[in-house]
Amino acid sequence: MSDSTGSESLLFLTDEQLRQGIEAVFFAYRGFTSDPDRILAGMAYGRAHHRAIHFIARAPGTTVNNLLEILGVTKQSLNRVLRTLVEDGLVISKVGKIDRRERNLYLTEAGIALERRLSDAQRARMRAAYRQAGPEAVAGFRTVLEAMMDPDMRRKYQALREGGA
Amino acid sequence: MSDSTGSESLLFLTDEQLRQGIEAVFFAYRGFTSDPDRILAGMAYGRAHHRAIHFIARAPGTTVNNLLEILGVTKQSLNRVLRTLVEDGLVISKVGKIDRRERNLYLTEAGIALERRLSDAQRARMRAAYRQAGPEAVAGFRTVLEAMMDPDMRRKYQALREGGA
DNA sequence: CTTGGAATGTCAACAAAGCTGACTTATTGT
DNA sequence: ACAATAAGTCAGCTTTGTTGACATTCCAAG
Repeated sequence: MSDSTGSESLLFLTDEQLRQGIEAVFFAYRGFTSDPDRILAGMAYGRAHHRAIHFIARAPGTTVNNLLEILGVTKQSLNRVLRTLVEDGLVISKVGKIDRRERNLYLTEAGIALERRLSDAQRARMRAAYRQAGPEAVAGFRTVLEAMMDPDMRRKYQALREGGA
Repeated sequence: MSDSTGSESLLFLTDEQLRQGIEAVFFAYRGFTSDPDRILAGMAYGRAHHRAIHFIARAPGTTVNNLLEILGVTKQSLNRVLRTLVEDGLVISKVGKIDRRERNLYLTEAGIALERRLSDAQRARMRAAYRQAGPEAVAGFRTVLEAMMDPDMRRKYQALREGGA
């Protein structure tokens, strides 16, 4: 499809370029998750726990339902993760003040400590990549990533930006 | 850490900026995999099958070992996926001519057809994102992604670029 | 030409993390 | 009073990853 070296320089929309982009995402995502995965291996936790911890840290007091939407998993799946985190004293869930059906989630001191370990590792990689690539590349990076998201996800992503700024 | 609004504009290396980048990768990856996932749901296949099919299509005749390194899973895990694909007539594995211990993997007509369906869906999303973001953003996107990879992965990624160009 | 090591394949058992469906409990709002 | 919502739970299943053990095939070096 396309690719006739038209008057405008649309060479970056070539199937080959798109394939390379797809593969770049794949390989980069491997690196992206590898540091936290390494830390969590050995502890009884995995990537699912990391995600929960990350977003609770990001939006303290978030509800279970909200977390569910952000993570895009079933409540049964999230509940299993959340239960172990609460049992292990990394997360506390408080009954909502306005609506007592809701549970507001917070990290404990121990939870914050683990979050920092994981986050430090992941940010170190991102920082190195950002520094190496430079601010303009980073801006482009962010632009394309946002354009790749589903509209729903983009909304949630932007909501986090506003809340956690 | 950091973040003192130093003489150089290093604001893009702020922890907050890095966090946003991390979340952008997370949400974008969700979109990235959602289209193929939707296609494969219902067929007896999943993301693992997609990955195998993608890289066999990308480098026809690749060996099992090579695929193993690219995908970063155990041979047992890959073998299970590969076996079903061979049984279902999407992949053929030929005994190597130079080294007859090796198996060279190829897609059949049916395999190529499925690959195209999956690839079309994924590329459509990437194309839309690329077009929306523009060529300069795309260049930055690629630069940062490459910088995020582990060196080993970057080598494999670049090898694919050369081979499949 | 034998033998060690490499590449591949396979069996079994298990774990992480997702899913569906059915159901309870507590609370809220109509 | 009652329907709807938020959360939690039980049971069972699937996909995809993991170890460990072992067989087969084959290349290459002694």
